[in-house]
Amino acid sequence: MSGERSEPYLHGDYDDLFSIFSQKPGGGRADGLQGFDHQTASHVLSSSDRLDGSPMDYLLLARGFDASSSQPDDRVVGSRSSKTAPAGGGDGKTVTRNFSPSSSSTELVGEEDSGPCKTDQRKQEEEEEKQADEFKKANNPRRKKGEKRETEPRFAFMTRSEVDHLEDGYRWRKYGQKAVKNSRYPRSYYRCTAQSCDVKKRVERSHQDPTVVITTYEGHHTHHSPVNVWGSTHLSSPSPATPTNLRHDLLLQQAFPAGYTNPNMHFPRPPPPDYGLLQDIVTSFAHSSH
DNA sequence: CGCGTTTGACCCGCGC
DNA sequence: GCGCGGGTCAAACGCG
Repeated sequence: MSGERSEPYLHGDYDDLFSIFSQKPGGGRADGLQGFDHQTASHVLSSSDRLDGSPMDYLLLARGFDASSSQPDDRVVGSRSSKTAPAGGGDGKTVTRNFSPSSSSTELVGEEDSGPCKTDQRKQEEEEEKQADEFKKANNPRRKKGEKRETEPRFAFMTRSEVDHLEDGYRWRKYGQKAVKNSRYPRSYYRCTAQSCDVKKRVERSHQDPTVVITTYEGHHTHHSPVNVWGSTHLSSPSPATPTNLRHDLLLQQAFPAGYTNPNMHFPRPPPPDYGLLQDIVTSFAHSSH
């Protein structure tokens, strides 16, 4: 990456949703909520949602987070590692959006919210112009040689959990582990064990906040989850049965329109996600575990 | 025995 | 060209 900061509403070829959800460690007893950031949770959950030690299996929250630096931030920054999508990559279109963790849930995942500090619409326009320029630059067909690495959609999650590898309904096989620079926590690499399914995920702990696990999914599953999480795929009204796992991808695919996960999405902005559905998901997590 | 993890080696892109 | 860092491979190993 070039040293420069990613800007909100940037360019790019994919989009990240950063979320936090808490989990009972090892699927065990509910003491796992310790270490859970209630304050953060309260940003998205209404006061009627019980967060104080309730046996919640998962809590999905969206929150600004800069995955490229693994640092919590006020923004959600879509970022591609320079390896998977070099700045000059012909497909380079990145999307970034502002998240405001200090606002209500809807705003929290609100992309249309131009950000807490941007009262200036003009500023924003300039920003977009600049980004359009960057996009043009990025679109310069520079990559030819490698030409590899198609741009898989990726999602990154922040998870407050004591266990690194969270149950998500799919089976994964670890194929590597690497030390992360400037972090004492290693990064683990997993692949979906289903044949013909090339979904990968990376799991690492934030060196800033070791209670936070950062999970990055890459690609789409070509099969159904071997674990029936919801009993139904209708996420906005999941089965009353307590979910024991979370199917991130399905969930996000439903909440986000095609442009979000489609690497060929249109610039400068994809359609907004279904915030209502996201909110439903969040609250359903809170209630389904009662 | 099958499946998953561990771990050192290797590959590759990037910046200098 | 070289070194660095991230990502992947694959043999060895562990476990049920």
